[in-house]
Amino acid sequence: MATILVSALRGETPSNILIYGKTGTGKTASAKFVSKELESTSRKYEVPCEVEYINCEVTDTQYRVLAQLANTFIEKNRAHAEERIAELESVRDGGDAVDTGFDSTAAVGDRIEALEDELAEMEPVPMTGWPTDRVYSTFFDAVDHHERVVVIMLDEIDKLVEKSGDDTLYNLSRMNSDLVNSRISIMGISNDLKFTDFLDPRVKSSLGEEEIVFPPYDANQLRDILQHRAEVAFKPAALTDDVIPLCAAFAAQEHGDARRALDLLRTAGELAERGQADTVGEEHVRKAQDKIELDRVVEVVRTLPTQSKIVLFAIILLENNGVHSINTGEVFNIYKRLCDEIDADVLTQRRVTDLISELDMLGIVNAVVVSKGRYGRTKEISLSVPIGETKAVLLSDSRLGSVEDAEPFVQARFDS
DNA sequence: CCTCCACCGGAACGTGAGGAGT
DNA sequence: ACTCCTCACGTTCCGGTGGAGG
Repeated sequence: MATILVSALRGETPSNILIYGKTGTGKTASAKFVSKELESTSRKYEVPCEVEYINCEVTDTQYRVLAQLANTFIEKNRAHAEERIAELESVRDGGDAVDTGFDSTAAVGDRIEALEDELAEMEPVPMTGWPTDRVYSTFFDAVDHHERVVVIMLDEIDKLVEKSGDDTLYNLSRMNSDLVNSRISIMGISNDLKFTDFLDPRVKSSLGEEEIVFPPYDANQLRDILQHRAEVAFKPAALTDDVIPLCAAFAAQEHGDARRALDLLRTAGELAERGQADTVGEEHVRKAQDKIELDRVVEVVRTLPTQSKIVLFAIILLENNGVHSINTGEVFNIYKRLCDEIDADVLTQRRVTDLISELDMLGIVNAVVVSKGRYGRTKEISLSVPIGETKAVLLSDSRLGSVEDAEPFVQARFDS
């Protein structure tokens, strides 16, 4: 990354960079580090060079990206102009301490006035209301205000493309040909290796001038990272020897996510503390693993759409009644009953099979298509999350809460 | 070897919500 | 305020199918 970006220090335009890697592989951290270094070095050598960070998960439309960029540059230009005015004023008032390149004090006065006019014209872009092209040209003028190299860092760029297409990227990558004073370069950070498939070929080729892939960490690397952090976070000897390797191993299974590894270690620590243990041991890590997984499931289930919740509830009821092999037909029957009970729309079986597949994808249930010969072909469904907690989460939903009364009624179905 | 169950899952289409342009 | 577009969610229709049992 640094070797690509150094050209900015020579006043050249760095190639656009695309960075790929799964979550928790250090893409953002590395990119931020490098850009900080770049900015500080550029100050040292007095080469104008700036890095702008934008997280596209938050700022996910073309308008917002442009507006945010425009505003930060307007702000910078303001500061720049104010500084310059102050500098010139001191020259005007205090004699010729600094060589400004102006031959008369009148010229200095004119320059100050010009700068003040400029300052007055710098109007920030409102959050909403302007046509996109006006925001674009405002941004354009703000960037082109004076000579500099600008690196725009777009984190989670795949989210931006997914939500609002590649127009933003197209416009940004095309800007260089019209800019007079400044140069911009784009640094895209993506979780998704295949996101360029959705891009216009022109954007794709200009954006992907340089590509960097961050491979997932392996268990050894994770162990190093954890070791490092643990020295800061824990008192010496607070961790038993197998804690860190175990955390590393668990996280390595989950695609080498460092964030996950750190989460695990932290949660293990918290659990040990809560249990008033003197040291963090292997069992705390295992508990932490379970807890994190449970939290994830609870969150997923809680935010499920109502229809999916009803379907899931139907599956839980069947499971509760010890039904040998749950298949789509039965789920659908119970589901219909539940819908009647809570006065919800009844979807078709076709749709319900899709919902079941979605639950499968989320890892909440496990669905396998099996053929039972003479007795047809169906999905065999089993729950793959703790039944008690899941049920509790479902019942806490305002629409499903009332279903508790319906339960014996559904159970009666099995008796008959 | 054939049949036929009970559902799978693709395709095309309908609908309403929300965003963008005008 | 209006139109146009896209998207998520659903529906309808229907061809497809693995394998137990005849």
